[in-house]
Amino acid sequence: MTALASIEAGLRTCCEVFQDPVGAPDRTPRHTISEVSAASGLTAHTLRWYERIGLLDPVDRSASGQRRYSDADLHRLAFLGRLRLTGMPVADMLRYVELAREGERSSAARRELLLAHREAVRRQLADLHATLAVLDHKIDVYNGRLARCAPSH
Amino acid sequence: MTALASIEAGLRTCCEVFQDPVGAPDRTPRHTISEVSAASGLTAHTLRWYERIGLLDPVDRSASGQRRYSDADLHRLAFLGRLRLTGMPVADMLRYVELAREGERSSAARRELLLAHREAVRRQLADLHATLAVLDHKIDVYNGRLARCAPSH
DNA sequence: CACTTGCTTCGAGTGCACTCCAAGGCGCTA
DNA sequence: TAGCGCCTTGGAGTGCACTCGAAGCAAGTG
Repeated sequence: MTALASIEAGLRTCCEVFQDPVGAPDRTPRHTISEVSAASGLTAHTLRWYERIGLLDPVDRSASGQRRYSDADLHRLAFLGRLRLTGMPVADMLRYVELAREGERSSAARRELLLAHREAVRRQLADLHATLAVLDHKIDVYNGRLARCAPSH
Repeated sequence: MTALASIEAGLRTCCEVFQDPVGAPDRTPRHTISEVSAASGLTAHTLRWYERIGLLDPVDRSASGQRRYSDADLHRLAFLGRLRLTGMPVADMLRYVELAREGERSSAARRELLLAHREAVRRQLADLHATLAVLDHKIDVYNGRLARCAPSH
């Protein structure tokens, strides 16, 4: 099914699903690797690499062996992308995914992992806010609106 | 001058200066590399490397050739540390420092660099906030307080 | 004096996360 | 049927930011 056919059938495009991954994702394989690449910002190389190392479950293939990603794949990818973007190492993402494959009995461990990452995210927020204040101040100085109170940089 | 002597003389310790780099920094060389390492969280190796690549001006030496960092060095290091912590590449930090060495006539370029980084910081803040919301939601689900509305991860 | 601790240098090594390459196949359009 | 773009694979390469090792010197302590 082409992207155009998807639209005509009332299905959401790859980009839409990736950017707003809500609702029960279906597992129909319909997105090509280049569509997913464009939607996610990851290169096709990286998408294949994610699959190779186990971050993504083996993706469905077309009759000719090409990858076709489902909405469920996009949902996972969107979540993983968030984790990655906020500094979670790939090794930790992998651990999370492997726990998820174990099903319900690993939910406590998964929760721990997310709690730890939430703390990391909060620390980063604090660092960024503090730096933003410093930058604002320095930029004000460069704008000449404030006397500089510390020389040298 | 030892750290103890500095305290007795009413001078701020290396750690204090690094964590709260305000006021006009003096250029008296008095902090050892291990003090600076402890205060900054950077290893001695990394401090020497920063100097080698030009991020820090050549640091003063004791009679026996050991590095003695001034408060001014700590101020710069604290600022560079903020840039680094918020994702500025070392190459950009270097560019900023080299501009600063050119003096007043490069202030417009320095301002541009800081403006660009401020935008990058703001983007990161947006990403982190969005991710925090997702994490909060998922953690609520794991806590059993909410029905999960999307399966699989 | 011996010992420990910490410092010096240069250059090589590490870990992470991609990123790319070479060689070849599929299928659509002209 | 030729061309084109996109796809496949395993493995090798890249860039960044450290990080460490080896060999040796100097200051401080029991």
